[in-house]
Amino acid sequence: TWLQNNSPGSPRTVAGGPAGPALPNGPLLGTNGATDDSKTNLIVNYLPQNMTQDEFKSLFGSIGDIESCKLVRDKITGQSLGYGFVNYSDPNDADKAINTLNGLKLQTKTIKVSYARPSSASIRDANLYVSGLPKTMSQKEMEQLFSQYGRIITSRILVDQVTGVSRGVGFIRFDKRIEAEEAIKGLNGQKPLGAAEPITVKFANNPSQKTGQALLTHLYQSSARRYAGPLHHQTQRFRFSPIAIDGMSGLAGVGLSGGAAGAGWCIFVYNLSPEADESVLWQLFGPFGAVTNVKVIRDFTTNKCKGFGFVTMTNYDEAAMAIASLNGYRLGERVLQVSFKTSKQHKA
DNA sequence: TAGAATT
Repeated sequence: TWLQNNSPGSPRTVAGGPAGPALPNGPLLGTNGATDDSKTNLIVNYLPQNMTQDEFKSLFGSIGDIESCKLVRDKITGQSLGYGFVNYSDPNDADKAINTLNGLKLQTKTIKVSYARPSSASIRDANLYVSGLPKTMSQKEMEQLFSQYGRIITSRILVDQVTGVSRGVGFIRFDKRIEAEEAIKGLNGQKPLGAAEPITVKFANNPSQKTGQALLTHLYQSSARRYAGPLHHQTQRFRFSPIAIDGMSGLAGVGLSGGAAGAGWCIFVYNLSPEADESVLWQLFGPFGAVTNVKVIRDFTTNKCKGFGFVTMTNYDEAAMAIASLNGYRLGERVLQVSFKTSKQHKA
């Protein structure tokens, strides 16, 4: 069921045609004799949102032996970011993958398979958002306007879904961030030849940077399916401080802590990935209220997360809301178990 | 005035 029609407004490949060859901008061999992966490592763009790592691997593994592959996902929500990397053992298989899979239509997407550029800071944050374009300007014309500032990796003009007419906004991704910076300096506020209005050129927002509000909305929707009533009814019911409840036997041995992290409710978070770090916990729990401390438990030798961590929150109701919302939450391919910390821990 | 392009 992957095969379907292309959608209008799909990005057109530039800079050397579809999946153009990588520029020889890296050494062929490292000083230690390590193999050059510029001819085996591919980047795959415009993957369907619901494609999994396994499906991704299966698709590209059908070409040849894969050294490694990775579907890139949002660190917090685990959602696919729509692109991934495949490193083949044999450069010939990488070439074959480009020739046979680039342009493949999967659901509403047309995937792009091309050589990955060597990863470096200089190629990050090189995407520009352009608005105020003349409706008559084509993608090619937009590229011509911007190409004087550097090598364009991809470009796109957004069009009305119904009429197909340009909406006057688009994106330009340069090879290098400095090229994008120069393009802003040279073109922001300028009128293209013959245009009536000046265009606006600025760095594009990063679509993967979800706000706490967006995360909350996402969590509310997922937890609302698992709980009978609206969550805010619970929220208003309890509002007592940890100090006031201290000593109450009803909740003895549960959650409440008063250590170096300060008084608060200690929450146990289980089934984190080995790559999890403190920022993940901050971003997961921060939207629910006052968080005073987070800790990822790591293996002493590997420094990888051992699969669990702790979060301390100041207010009971906010902690309870976080637990109700995040327990059972799917983070990537894992389902979190979240509860107040108890004296006898993680037996399940 | 908004796309999932660097692990």
